[in-house]
Amino acid sequence: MSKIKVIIADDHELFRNGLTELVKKQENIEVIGSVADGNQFLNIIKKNKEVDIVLLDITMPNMDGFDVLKKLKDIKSSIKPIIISMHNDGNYMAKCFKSGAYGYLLKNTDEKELNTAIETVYLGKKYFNTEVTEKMINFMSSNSVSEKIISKKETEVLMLISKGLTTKEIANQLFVSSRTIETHRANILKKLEVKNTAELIKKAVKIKLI
Amino acid sequence: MSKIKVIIADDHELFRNGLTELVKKQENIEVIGSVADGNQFLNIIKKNKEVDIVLLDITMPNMDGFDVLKKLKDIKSSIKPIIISMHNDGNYMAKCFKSGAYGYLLKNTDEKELNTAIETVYLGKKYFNTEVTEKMINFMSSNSVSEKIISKKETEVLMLISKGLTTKEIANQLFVSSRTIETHRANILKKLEVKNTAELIKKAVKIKLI
DNA sequence: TTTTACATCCGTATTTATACTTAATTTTTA
DNA sequence: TAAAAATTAAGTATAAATACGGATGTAAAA
Repeated sequence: MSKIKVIIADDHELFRNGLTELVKKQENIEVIGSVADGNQFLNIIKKNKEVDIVLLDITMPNMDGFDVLKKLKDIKSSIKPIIISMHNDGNYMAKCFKSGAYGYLLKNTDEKELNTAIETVYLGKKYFNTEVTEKMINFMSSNSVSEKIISKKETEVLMLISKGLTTKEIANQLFVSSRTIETHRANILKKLEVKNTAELIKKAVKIKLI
Repeated sequence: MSKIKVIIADDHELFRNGLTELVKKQENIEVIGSVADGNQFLNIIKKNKEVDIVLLDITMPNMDGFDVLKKLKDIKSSIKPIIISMHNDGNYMAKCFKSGAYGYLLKNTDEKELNTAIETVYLGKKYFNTEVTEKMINFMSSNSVSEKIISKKETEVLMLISKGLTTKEIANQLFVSSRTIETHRANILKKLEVKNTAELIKKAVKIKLI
């Protein structure tokens, strides 16, 4: 019987190597690669076509987990991604599954669940535990998943807001009326479904608008 | 020759177990315990007095790394703490060393450095690499250490701000006056040297305060 | 033990952001 | 080409944040 071939992608070397050691203990699983970001991962799978599963961290430099998911979808890869994240957050989970993830594990999971997840996903089934399922459902019901599209000007304004400029300062810099910027701000808040600037900036960072 | 006795404290089980496996590979080091928060750690060292080093994560539930450092100092423990953190930020580093840490490693360090750090600290010397030293110096020279450390309450307020709550809402939730929250906000802005909430949230995300 | 930071609160004033509305012009896209 | 979205702008009003100033008790650190 051939082993399940796994690649680990995480920017924290210590975590990556530790995880490798843990997975090594499983007889039916084999770690064939270990990378620190999405670019390195793509390079590996270009050369090595026989990869079953990638254990994927979300927050990585250069090319993060979301980008990798998107890429895998684009090239119609058969590699099944399992997200290993520290974000216990419905938003993240929904975005991952939407982007083609087969599983979502939290970093405080245990070896047993990790192995179950790998085996489940290897068979082509999705894996998510009760906790993740709950978070997802809560998120779905409360929030519309579809992210509204922020226009070019709005993005520009958003950048300046995040730099700490006021409406007036932004207006001066962009040579338009303050009222225009006010309108932009109101539209951005509406599109991202947030109450105020504080929440806006957090969300914008989260969905990589900034 | 007796082995160096190490305890690992981190709330992410996967990381903790992985780290244990990595350290196990060293012949002169022995992992005698593995805990998920500061309380568990204190319970262990009450029973077992022969501990040399604790590999300590900062962000943990119930009792975090800072609390543990403080406690170790209080009881005049001989256990030497090495921080293993994902916060690549002078603020954190300074606070840790001030609280009695013997070393500060980033989670993207490698096995080799980890072992070097453990061995160095075991001999009673402090360990910090070039990167950490640089960050520390930059931080120190930019401003006085204490001024930039965000207190626990301030962090709590910051979290609620980032969730989109207003001053009044935060005050209600924390059962204090709005004026108190206003003061906290003003102090946070000052400490992080930002002009307004928008810039604040961006910076807070950047240095992983939220 | 003296100082320093923390957490708590208030007065007063100004600036900034948000809410709700409407609407003209331009650009993009179906 | 017609419809949709983006960009521009405004009236009116309220809510929220920020800027100064000050204060007190407590806990921790030097």
